[in-house]
Amino acid sequence: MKSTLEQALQQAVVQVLEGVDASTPEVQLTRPKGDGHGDYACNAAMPLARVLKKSPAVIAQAILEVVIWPEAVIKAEMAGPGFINIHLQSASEATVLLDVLQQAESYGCKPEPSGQNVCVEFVSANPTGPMHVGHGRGAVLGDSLARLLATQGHHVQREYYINDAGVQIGVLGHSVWLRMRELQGETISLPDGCYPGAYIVDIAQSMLREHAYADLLAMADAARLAMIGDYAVAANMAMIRDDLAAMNIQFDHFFSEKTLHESGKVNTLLDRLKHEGLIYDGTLPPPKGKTIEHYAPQVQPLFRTTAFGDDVDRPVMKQDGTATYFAADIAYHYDKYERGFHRMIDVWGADHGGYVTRVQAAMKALTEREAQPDVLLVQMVNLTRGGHPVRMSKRAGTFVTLQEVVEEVGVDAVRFNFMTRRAETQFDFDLEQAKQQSDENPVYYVQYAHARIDAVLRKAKKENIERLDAGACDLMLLTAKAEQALISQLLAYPDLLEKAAGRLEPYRLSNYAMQLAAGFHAFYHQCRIIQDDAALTQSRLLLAEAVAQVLRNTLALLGVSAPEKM
RNA sequence: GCUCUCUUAGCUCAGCUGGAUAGAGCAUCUGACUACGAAUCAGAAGGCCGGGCGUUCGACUCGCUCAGGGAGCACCA
Repeated sequence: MKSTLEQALQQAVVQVLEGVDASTPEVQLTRPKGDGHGDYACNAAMPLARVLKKSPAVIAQAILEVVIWPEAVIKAEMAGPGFINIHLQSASEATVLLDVLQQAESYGCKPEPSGQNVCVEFVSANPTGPMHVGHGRGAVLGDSLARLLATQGHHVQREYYINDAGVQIGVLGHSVWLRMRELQGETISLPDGCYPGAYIVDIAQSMLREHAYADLLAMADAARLAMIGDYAVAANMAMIRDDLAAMNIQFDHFFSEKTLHESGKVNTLLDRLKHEGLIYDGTLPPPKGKTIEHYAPQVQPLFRTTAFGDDVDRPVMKQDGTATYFAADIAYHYDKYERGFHRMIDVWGADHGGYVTRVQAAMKALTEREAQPDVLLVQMVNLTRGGHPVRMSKRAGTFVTLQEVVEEVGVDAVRFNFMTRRAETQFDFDLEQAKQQSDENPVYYVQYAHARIDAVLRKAKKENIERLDAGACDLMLLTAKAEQALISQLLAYPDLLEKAAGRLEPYRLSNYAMQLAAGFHAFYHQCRIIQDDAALTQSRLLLAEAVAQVLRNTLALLGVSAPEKM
């Protein structure tokens, strides 16, 4: 219906523009928000005002005079500064109910594959300890985004980049080794920079169970450190995977940074870049405005990222000749590209904000500007309890892990709440509020709507109301304002998915879910579903079923359950 | 000091990539369960969209600028 209307208007616009030397803008219809503005609104006259040098109102009238409407249009009028409002026969839109019920969980999804391979990288928390709430927010965002992109027919791969190389892994191994010695009766003091958490002791204990202490003592320091480091990484990753699984999050691929170094991919890439003149030996200027102790100018291999939009060139090798994290990250992104993912999305914490331009610049350089990652920066989560900030100190051990939060407030509440806000806004997450099953918690509002529908359907069954086939229901009966509003919301769902996916904004789903739930609650109070008029009962049951289906679809994308009872 | 990001009702946030009278929830007041689940609904009140300038038919939305909150800023990740 929407596209037929657009075609009709498009033709009219072409006629109005006849003889004028201007490109015809594409007509787009929107759903007006206010009541009384009809089912669709068109603002085509507005942008034409400039080219035609006439007021939008005059142009809108001109369009209305020549347009040939399809039959379903009962009224079309100019309104406001130059909108064209289109009113449709009420039943013509209600056929969406049949679509919803027929397509069920795939309603709103693109049936055809897009041919696009998208790699969504998210979480990627360092394997040096448990995840915190900030990681959780990125995890939820990345997961819902991946689900959302899949609805658009894209082939989506979820990846977790494991930073299992570099100094922090050495520190991790060292921390575990110190705890092992402590467990063997030595008195140790944990140096600054070592990981103090209790989980390190757990890893040390489990390592001691599996390996003879004397054997470890006999090993060369470097070999022992590497071995313990590997063990600790594996242990932490197992813990992280469990936490993610508890939040209904699965990955297709865990990509190890270490393998990039070992396979020589990093060095190969650096050689190539040297050949292409993108890497040169240079000296970085001291950072402005920030005083650094022991600053000494160093000659290092630098990537010419300034040629691709960065502020300064970036080092790819350290003084000791080993690759920087940046070098590995370029190699990782290029590896994605070579694996066929020409579209990449990275979900990062806000503390990596300064890193975005250089990775994008590097990828532009490597792919002749074809591919560069879209980076979503997730802002911090401020954890509070009853309005008071929860002190987060790794050193004091008052660190709150993601697992603790999930256990306390539940997966559904955590996931839904995290998705109610845009990624780039800071998030105050209150544990008490999230836990409360109250008005303040939107997740229950939505779930309640679903459970309520189910209760009505159960009652219909219990009263032995024989259901007609969907096609046999008289959709013309759904004329109440609340019914029309619901139909309109269901109709908007496919557009919502497309827009949310296109803009990488899965939080829109939670917004939609709340609105749809509100629409249903209003309908429920305004219109009695099971009642004397048998035909009306049939139609309303159909409507309720369709709403429940779309609520389920939306919640599924959010990774939240849709309970039948609460 | 520089870069990025945010600022909308008392509080927490939406505002559909420039459109009609800026919307929800909470909190505050009024009402609605002897028929489907009151974890709900209906209504009232609440606003210089941080300030200023600009772009144009039209700005919460785009640009510049100032203020305030946050994150980051060599050889770590």
